This record gives sequence, C-alpha cells and structure tokens, in this order.
Amino acid sequence: MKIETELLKGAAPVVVLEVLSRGQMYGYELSKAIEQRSGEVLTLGKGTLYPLLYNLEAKKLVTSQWDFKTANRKRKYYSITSKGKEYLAKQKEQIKNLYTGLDLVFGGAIRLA
Amino acid sequence: MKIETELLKGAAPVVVLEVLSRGQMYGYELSKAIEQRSGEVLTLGKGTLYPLLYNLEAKKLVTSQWDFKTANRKRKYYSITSKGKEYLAKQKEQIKNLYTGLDLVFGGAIRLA
DNA sequence: TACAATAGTATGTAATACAAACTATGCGAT
DNA sequence: ATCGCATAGTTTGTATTACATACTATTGTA
Repeated sequence: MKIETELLKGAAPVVVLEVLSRGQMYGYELSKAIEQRSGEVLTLGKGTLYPLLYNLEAKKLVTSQWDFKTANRKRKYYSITSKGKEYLAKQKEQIKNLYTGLDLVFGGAIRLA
Repeated sequence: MKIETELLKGAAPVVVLEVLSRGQMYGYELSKAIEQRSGEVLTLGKGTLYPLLYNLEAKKLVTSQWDFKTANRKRKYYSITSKGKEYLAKQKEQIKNLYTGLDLVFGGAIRLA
C-alpha cells in the first residue's frame, strides 16, 4: 500500500529520525527498514531519502560516518544526535496533534481500529 | 495549537472537501469552520485557502457561485461536486493508511486516547 | 556472463503552504 | 464622525519538499 506523495510530506523526516533513534543505519538499510516497520505502507525513494538525510545532517539532527570495513561496499552510517532526539520528540507531539485535529474534522472516520 | 506547516501538507484539500461535504460555504466561513471543527488545531491562512479552492475548482472537485444578495458583501460559495465526493472518500482512506503506517513506526506513540 | 540487488550521488521538476501586500465593506466603540 | 477591527477576496513571491531520472559502482547468483 503506497501513500500518495503529498500526504507523506513533512512526516518523512520524523519517520527517518524515529527509525534512527533505535540505532544507526546506512541509507539503503534505512530505506528498507522504513518499509518493513511501517508494514509496507511508507516508502521513501532514494531520490527523497538521501537528500533528506543531507538536510537533516546540515541541521545537525543526524551525523554520519563512512564505513569501508564492515562490507566491501562503502556505506555511510547515520546516527541521530541529541538535538535530533529533541526535535523528534516535538515532532511526534505535532503529528499527534495533527491527527487529533483531523480526527475531529472527520468525525472519527480515520481513527485506527 | 498550531500545526507546523509541513505536516499539514496534502491533508489541507481533504479537510476543505470534508467540511464542504456537509454544506456549501464561502471562503472566509470555511476558514473559520476548519478552525472550529478541528478544535483550533488546524488553521489555513487565506493565502493558502483561496489558491487551494481555485485549484480544487480547476480539478472540478468543487464548484462556486457568487452571492451578492444574502449579504451586502460579495461572497463566493463553494460546493463539493460528485467527483469531489469520490476523491474525498479515497483520500480519507489514504490518510487512514498513512496513520496506520505511522502508528506502526512509532509503536503506538501517536495513537489517540 | 548477464542480471538483479545493493549503495550512493546529482539534477531538474511539480506541488503546496505561507506571508505579505492589496482592494474593499460593515459595524461597534470612543 | 471616525477610527479600528472583523469580514471578504485576490495576487505575488518564496521556501520546502518529494519525486523521477540518470549516473557511477560493486557484489552475488543463476
């Protein structure tokens, strides 16, 4: 089940940070993890994910370091920073609030079972 | 409580259509209705709402007609079309799916009480 | 050896939410 | 009476973002 692009907007960085908050990952791994952990509902193309990661790094919400040893292939591992954790907590609240508002407008029609 | 702009993206047209599905409204009225019905959580600035309405009209999801009689002030009333109702139903499902995915990723942390 | 999966980067595009500036009317308080 | 606020709608310019696409490269397997 794929979510229409526009709806995912804004939520994408929060999802990335949430997954990274459980341990460091490299880009490709992250991409697969998001799909799996969301029950195949959320998918981020690499054209979305990598620029998103550069952006999060520029904001110091994540840090990265290359790993050339673990695999023969080069991998860039991303970790969430303490600043990123703070941001994540705030954004989770925001998402909950948004959902609360939508639930009111839609009269419970989008509420999870 | 104001939701950070990016999170609302994509959900805005669905909210507008949902409110219009309960009866026609003019722009300003719609703007206030969205605030009230969402428990002051969702706010759409007029710089967002009006262009959004033009866009929905161009897609034939809503229709509009001027009213110069009811009030001395000119008002443009918007109504949802049958095409709009179909679209609304689909989008509501999408939003529900999105939250299902987010709920899985966040492990229930954004679930409503 | 050909192919699929893995791994990351770069570029260009479309959509959209917003602020701000603009025009204009109606109404209540000073 | 007039000043300011709420109402009512439009237009313009900006920033963000998610995406497709194309590109470089390696690894494992059929």
